[in-house]
Amino acid sequence: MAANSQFAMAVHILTLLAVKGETNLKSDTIAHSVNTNPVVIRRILGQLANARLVESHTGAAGGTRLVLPPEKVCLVDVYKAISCGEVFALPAKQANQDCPVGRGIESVLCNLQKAIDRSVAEKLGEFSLASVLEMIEFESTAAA
Amino acid sequence: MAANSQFAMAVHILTLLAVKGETNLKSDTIAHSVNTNPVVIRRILGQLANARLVESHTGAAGGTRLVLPPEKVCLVDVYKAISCGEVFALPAKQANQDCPVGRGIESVLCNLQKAIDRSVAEKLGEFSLASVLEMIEFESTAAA
DNA sequence: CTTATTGTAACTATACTGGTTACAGTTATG
DNA sequence: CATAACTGTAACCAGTATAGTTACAATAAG
Repeated sequence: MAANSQFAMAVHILTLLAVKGETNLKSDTIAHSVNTNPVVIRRILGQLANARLVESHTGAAGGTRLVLPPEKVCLVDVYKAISCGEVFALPAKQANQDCPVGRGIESVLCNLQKAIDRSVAEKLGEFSLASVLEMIEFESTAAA
Repeated sequence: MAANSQFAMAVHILTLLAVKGETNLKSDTIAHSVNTNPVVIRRILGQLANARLVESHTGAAGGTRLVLPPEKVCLVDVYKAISCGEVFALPAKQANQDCPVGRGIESVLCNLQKAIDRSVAEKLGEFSLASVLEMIEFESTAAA
């Protein structure tokens, strides 16, 4: 399958918005940078708008902009705004409840899943959109 | 899609092996506890065998057992043995290299991906198969 | 009124996962 | 030795998620 890359695209999108500042960006412009279809972009923007990270406006001269300054946008917020899957999934079928291990393993795995998710959230909490901008700066100057 | 639950199944399988100790377990027996098809189990066992976590033997009275005692089997090892995907995927298409953001974002996302993967590995490093067994014990007694 | 843009539905192509059948190779055991 | 019992693996199917695409209604600027 095409693995879920919405979080990565969301970060890309938000970075563009951060660079452009006050200007409204069109989904078409963003799509050009991400190298995909405008509708794909708008779908992601919809999720980001639900999370109040961006604001979109329809009509001519419409488009999307950040709600908050880049320093105040944390990558955890982005992660939570986007419907990413869990790090690992629990089996679709319930384990055999007649087996002691089958009976007990599910809650253990579920707790483990939550613990890992907290770990990921914690790590993402270390990064803001502003820090992403800095890292891109660094890459550019390092390459130059 | 059916999300990848191989890691969860692997932990379940290894827990069963840990409980049974020296005995060889048949894929059929394991499948009964996990509530799936023996071939699905054998596919996962194959990956665990590649990582030297388990040993399988063909033929009558064949089956699979743990190579190491449960205390020495860490969940990171299991995670690395199983082909799980990354926490989030990078876009399939390369970003537009004519755009400064598009040019710089990819390595930033790649590094972020690695940082998160390290976070997950670190958290999984806190658990051994023995600790999983203990947690199941706890669940059982708590429920009783 | 015309033009530009978002939001969203609908459809397609692709691809991964788990489930299943089938079968060759291997080993214990009578 | 013959048989029965397993593993390993290939092949195929069904279900489903993702991204890409087209189309169009709703909305707003000029």
